[in-house]
Formats: sequence, structure tokens, C-alpha cells
Amino acid sequence: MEHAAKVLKAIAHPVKLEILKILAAAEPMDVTTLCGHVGMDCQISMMSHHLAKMKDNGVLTSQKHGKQVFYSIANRNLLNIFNCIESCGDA
Amino acid sequence: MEHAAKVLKAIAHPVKLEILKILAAAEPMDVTTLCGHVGMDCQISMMSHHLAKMKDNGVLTSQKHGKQVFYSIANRNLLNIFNCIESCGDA
DNA sequence: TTAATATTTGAACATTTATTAAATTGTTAA
DNA sequence: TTAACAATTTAATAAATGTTCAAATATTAA
Repeated sequence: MEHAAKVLKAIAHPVKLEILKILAAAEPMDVTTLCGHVGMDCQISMMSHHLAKMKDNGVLTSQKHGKQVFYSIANRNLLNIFNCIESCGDA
Repeated sequence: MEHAAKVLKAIAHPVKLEILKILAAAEPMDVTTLCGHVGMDCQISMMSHHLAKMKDNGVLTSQKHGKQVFYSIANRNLLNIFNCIESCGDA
């Protein structure tokens, strides 16, 4: 239960969920490109922090190619979480 | 995405997840009984705070009977979230 | 009405998490 | 080897959460 809570905490954030959605549609993707896909004022440092946390909790994996790091979703089954959540009213 | 993040934050906590598991097996349940089912030193006040937050975010519903309040899971489809999470390594 | 039980609420405090900026590491190209 | 680029790390601060206790509310029973 502890582990489950950690995983959820690692993604319970609007930007982190958006990262998952973006990767769901086009993975793997490098940090800078990912930052460009996230709206507004995405700072590369913030993105890196988010990615690191998700990776630490087994949500993402990464692979280095040259000077870029490409991130992927560790297990796409996790994406079903979006359906699970929709069932909770939009109050 | 904002809403999804709020729902996740509302359950991203070991005790809250345990509350969901307990209710999944026997709902509805009143606050004191629920507190008894949660291990360790469950304080009724803490339980109430947890329940209130989950209710505020559409995760739980409540129904008052006499001086007790019985809580239920708003939409049991949410319970699939446990399966989704298991796919993330137990690191 | 008073007392007892069940739950909620509010405030204070401690702990986590998020955000930003600056410095650092690693990689490739000139 | 120096310069430029990509990403991470560290540290400082800001913001959100978790926890506890005391007080308040509501319901029922005596």
C-alpha cells in the first residue's frame, strides 16, 4: 500500500499527467521536445525534476542517445488510470 | 487534467488507499468501524479528515443514519486503479 | 434538559512536495 | 581543447499536505 501511494503521488500533478498523455501518444521523447509539448512556460529544470520522480517510482524509463535522454512509459497498462479516474464526478 | 490530479491527490496516501480497500470489501461503513479496521493508532479525527477529502473529490459518498455516517465508494470502477498501479515495479 | 455517543471542524505545527535559479555533468562539434 | 548543447543536480524558497488536539455540532437516550 505504501508503494501504491508513492506511485500515485509521483503522478498526482497536472503537468505529470500531461507528460504521461504526451508520451502515450509519442514515445520515446527527449526532455526538450517534451518540454515544448507541455503548454505555457515549461522550464527544462522543472521538467527534469518531474521526469526523475516518475522514473524513480517506476512510472517511466529512460534511454540516453548522444546528449539527449529519451523517456518512455514503463508499462502502458498504467494509462488505464485515466479511465478509472473519469468515474469520479467532475465536481 | 486538473481534476484528475485532484482526484489522485485525494487518494495518494497509504491510509486512504487502505480505506478504499476496506470499503471495497464491505460498504457502506461508518467512521468508527472503519477506524477500527485500519491498523495501528487510527484517530477518529484523522479518519474524518481523510474521508472528507475523498468525499470532496467525488471518490466517496456518505449517508447519515442516526448519529453515524456511513461511507461508500462513489464509483467502484475507480478500484481498477489498483491493477493499473501494480504494473509499476516495486522498486 | 442533561448526558453520552458519533462525527466534524478549526487551528497549530510538522512534514512533503513544487518551483526557480544557478551551478554541474556529460556529450558532440568546431 | 574549447565552445555549445542537453540534461541533471543542488540549494533556497514557496506552497500544499498530513497530523494532532481541542472545541463544536448533531443525534439519541436517560
